[in-house]
Amino acid sequence: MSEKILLIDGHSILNRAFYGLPDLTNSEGLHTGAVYGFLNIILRILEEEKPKYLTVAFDLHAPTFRHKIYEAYKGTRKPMPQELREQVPLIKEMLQAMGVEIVSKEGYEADDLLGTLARQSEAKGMDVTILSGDRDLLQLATEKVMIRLPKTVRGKTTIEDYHAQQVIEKYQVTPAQVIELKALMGDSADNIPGIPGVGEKTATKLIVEYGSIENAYQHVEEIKPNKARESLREHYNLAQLSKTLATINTESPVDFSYEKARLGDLYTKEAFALCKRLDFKNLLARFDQTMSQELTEVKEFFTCEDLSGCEALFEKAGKQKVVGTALLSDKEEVYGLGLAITEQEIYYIPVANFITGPYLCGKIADLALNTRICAIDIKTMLKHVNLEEEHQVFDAGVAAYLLNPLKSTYTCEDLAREYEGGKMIPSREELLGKASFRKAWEEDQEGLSSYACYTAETVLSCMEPLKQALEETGMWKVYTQIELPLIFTLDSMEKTGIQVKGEELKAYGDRLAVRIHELEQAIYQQAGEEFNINSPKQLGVVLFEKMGIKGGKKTKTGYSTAADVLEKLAEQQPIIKDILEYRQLAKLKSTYADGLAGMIDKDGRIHSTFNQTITATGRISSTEPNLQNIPVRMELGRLIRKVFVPEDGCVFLDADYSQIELRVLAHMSGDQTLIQAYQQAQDIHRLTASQVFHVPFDQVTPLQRRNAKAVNFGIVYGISSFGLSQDLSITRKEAADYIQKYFETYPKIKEFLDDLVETAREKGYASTMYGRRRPVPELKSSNFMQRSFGERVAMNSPIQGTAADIIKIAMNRVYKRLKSEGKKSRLVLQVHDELLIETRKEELTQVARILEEEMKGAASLQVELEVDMHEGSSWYEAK
DNA sequence: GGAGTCACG
DNA sequence: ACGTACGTGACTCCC
Repeated sequence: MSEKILLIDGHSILNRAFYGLPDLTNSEGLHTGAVYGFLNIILRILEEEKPKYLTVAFDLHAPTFRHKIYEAYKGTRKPMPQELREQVPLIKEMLQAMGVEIVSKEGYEADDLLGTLARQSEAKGMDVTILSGDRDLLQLATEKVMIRLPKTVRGKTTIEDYHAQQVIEKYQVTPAQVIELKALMGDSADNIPGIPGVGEKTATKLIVEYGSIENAYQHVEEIKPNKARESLREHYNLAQLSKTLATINTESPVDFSYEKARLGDLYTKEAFALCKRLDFKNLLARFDQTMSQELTEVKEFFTCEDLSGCEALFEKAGKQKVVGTALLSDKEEVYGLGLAITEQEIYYIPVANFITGPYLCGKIADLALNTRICAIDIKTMLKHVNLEEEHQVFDAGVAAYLLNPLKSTYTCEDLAREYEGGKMIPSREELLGKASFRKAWEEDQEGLSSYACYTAETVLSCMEPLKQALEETGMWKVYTQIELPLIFTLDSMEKTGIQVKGEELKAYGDRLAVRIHELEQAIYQQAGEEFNINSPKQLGVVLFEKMGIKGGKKTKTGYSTAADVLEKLAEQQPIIKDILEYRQLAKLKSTYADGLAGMIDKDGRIHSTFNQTITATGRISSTEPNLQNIPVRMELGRLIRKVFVPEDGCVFLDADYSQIELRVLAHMSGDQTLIQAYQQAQDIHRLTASQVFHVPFDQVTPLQRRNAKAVNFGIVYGISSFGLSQDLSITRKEAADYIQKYFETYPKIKEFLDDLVETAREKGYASTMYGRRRPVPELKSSNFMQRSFGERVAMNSPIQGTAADIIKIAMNRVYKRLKSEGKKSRLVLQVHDELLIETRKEELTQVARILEEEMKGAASLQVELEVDMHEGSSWYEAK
C-alpha cells in the first residue's frame, strides 16, 4: 500500500469549528471552542486515515500574488471576530506542542501550499488527503488526491469525501473545471468578481457544454440565456481574471520536508499541559495516564502514623509563621491531614492508631494561635476544628474567588497553575477517582496521601502570590475586612440551622396532594387523554397541536409552556388555568413540602450551606436546601414559612433593608434628586412616576406608580427598552420613552451608568464601592447580544455587588456583637437584603437594637440605610 | 447533562 | 438586524 499524507487547511477548519460549534471558555476566560472543535475534527480524521505524514497550512497576513493582480482581492473581507482571532495563536501553539508541522509562506495562501504539496506528494506516488472547509479545494481532486469537507449540522459533524470521480458526479464537471465554475459564478467570500447575472446553474450549464470559459467565449453566439450571453461578452476579461484568481498555484515555493512532517506521537507532555490549561477534559483521556505524573516535579512526601512523630511535626510547624493544610473530612468524620510545614517538608498524617480525628483537630486549633493555617476551604474545616476569629487563617479558595469570581470551582490544581507559574499537579480525580475520602481512607491510602500532600503544599505556596494579587488589585481589604470574617459568620449560621416543624410540613404537603390530584383529573378530562403534565414537551403537544390553542411557539426544542406565555392564552381554554394552578402546586409540593421535609436533621433543624464563592457579583448563595428562595409572593406558598419556627424561649426577629440597591445607586451616582428624595423619606416609586409622567406627586395613579417601579428595577438590572417592554407588556417604543424620561429626570444616573460601562470596557471589569471586582469579558465580544449583556452586567454588578458587600459587613458586625455581648441569640438566615435572628425572648430589645444599629451603620452613604424590622413566632409572622 | 420551568432577592 | 431584563438553586423530563 502506498504512503499517505494528510494536508490540512488550518484557517478554514478553524473557521468551520468556530461558526459551527458552540463557543467554550476556559477558566481564565480564553475562548477555546474553535481550537477544541479543530482538534476533534483532525483527531477523528487521523484515526480514520492513519497517514504517515501530516501538515497544517496557514495563511499569513502579507499580501499574496493575487493582490498584485487584483487590488480589491479580499480587500472587503470582513475581519475575524475577536473571539476567533485570539484562537489562532492557540491552535498554532497546540499543533506545535503536538509536534505537528505547520507551513506558511509569505505571498501565498494556504490553498496554494496545499495544492503544491498535494501535487508533489502525488508525484511521489503517495495517497493524499486534504481536509478543508473550502469547496475551492475540489479543483485539486484526482484519483490519488481526496478532498474531505467536514459539515456541521446541529452540532453533528459529518464529512463529505471527493476524489475526482465524486466531483464529477456531484457537480457534473471535472476538478479542473471547478475553477471555471467559480470564475463565472464569482465568490463573495473570496472577493472573486465573477460575471454578473451568472449563478451556479448557468455556470454549470456553460461549462458542461463548452468545457471552459475560453471555449464558451468562442461560441458566445450560441449561448442561450440572453442575459448570460451578453454578460459573458461584456465581462470576458473579468472572467479570465477571476479564473487566475481562483486557480490554486500548485507550484508555490514552499519550504517543506517530509521528514519533519512525519506523524509522531501527538500526545506529548506539552500538549497535555496545554489541554489542561484550556480545560479540554475530554481530550485529556486520550493521553497516557502516567503523563501527569511525569509532568509534575518529583517531590518527596512523607507519611507520619505514630503519635510521637506527629507531636514532633506539630512542634516543628509551630515554629513557622505559616503552614499549608488539607484536612480530609466529610460531614461526620476526619480521615487525615496534609501538612506542609515548609515547601520541602510535606506530611500526610492519616487518622490511625492513636492519632484520632479530634486529636488532629485539637492540634490544628492550637497551632493556629501562633501560626497561620492556609487551606482551600476554611469553612468546611471549621465543622471539625474549633477556630475563632482570633486564630490565624488564610483561605486560598476565597482569595481566588475574589480574584476571579467567574470560575465554577476553586481547585488546588487551578491554584497551582494560575498562581505558581503554570505548575501542574494532579487533580483529586486523577489521584482518587470518584472515591469519597472515607472510601479512599479505607482502600487507597497512597492516593489519599498524595492528594493531601499536594493540596497542603499548594495552599502554602499560593498564599503569597494570592496575597500579592489581592493587594495589587485593591481587594486585600475586601478580603480581610469582609470575606475572611464572613467565613466564621456563615459557619455559625450553618451550625445553628433553623428549626422546622416536620409534621406540619407533611400536613401541608398532603393538602397540596389532594388538590393536585383534582387538577390532574380535570386536566386529563379536558385534554381527552392522560399525559405527563410535568413534561413541557408532552404538554406543548397537547395544548398547541391536539387542542389547537393559538399563539404558541418559542424555544429551540418546541413550544414554550412557561407561565407568562400560558397566562396570555388563558382566555382560550379553561385547561390553561388548571395547568397553571397545577404547576404552582406541584412546585410547592416537590421543592418545598417534600424537598424540605427530607432535609430536616436529627436535631429537628435544617442546616443549609451558605456558599461564599459562587456568585459573580459577591452575593452569597444557599444550597441543600436553598433557603433563599422560600415562597413569599403568593399567599399559598408563603404559608410554608409557618413551619420555620424559633426554638422554645425564642422569637424570630427579621430585618430587611428597604430598597438597598436603589439607595446604593443614589449614593454612587450622586444624583441629587434621588438623594434628596431619600433624605425626605419619600415614596421613591411615586416620586419617579410623578416626574417621569409629569403629574403632581399626589395625583400619581397606581398604574403609573407600578410602571415607575418597573423602571427603577430596570435601571438596577442594566436598563434596556426590550426588557422593560417585556416586563410591562408595553411596546418597545413606549418603554424607550419611559427610559428617556427617566434619564431626563435623573441626568446624573445616566452619566453614572454610561461611565460604569465605559470604565468596565477599559479595565475589563466592574467594581463595587469596596473594590470587589467582576470581570466582564463579554464587553469585548463581537456578538451584539453578548456585548449588550456585558453592558447590562457592567451597570448591575457594581450596584448588586455593593449591596452584597454592605449586608456582609452588617452580618459580620451583628455576629461579632452578639458574641462579644454574650448573647444567646443567633443569626440564622441571610436572604440578600434580609437577616433573620433566632432571638431569646429576654434579649429581644437589645438584639433588635444591635440588628438595627449594625445594619444601618454598615455603610455611611449619602442616603440613610433604612431597615424594616418585624418579630414573630414563625418566619411567616416575622416578615 | 442540558433544557425548561419556577421559587427567591 | 440581532432578540434580553440582573443574580441564584431545585426539580422534572428526556436524550
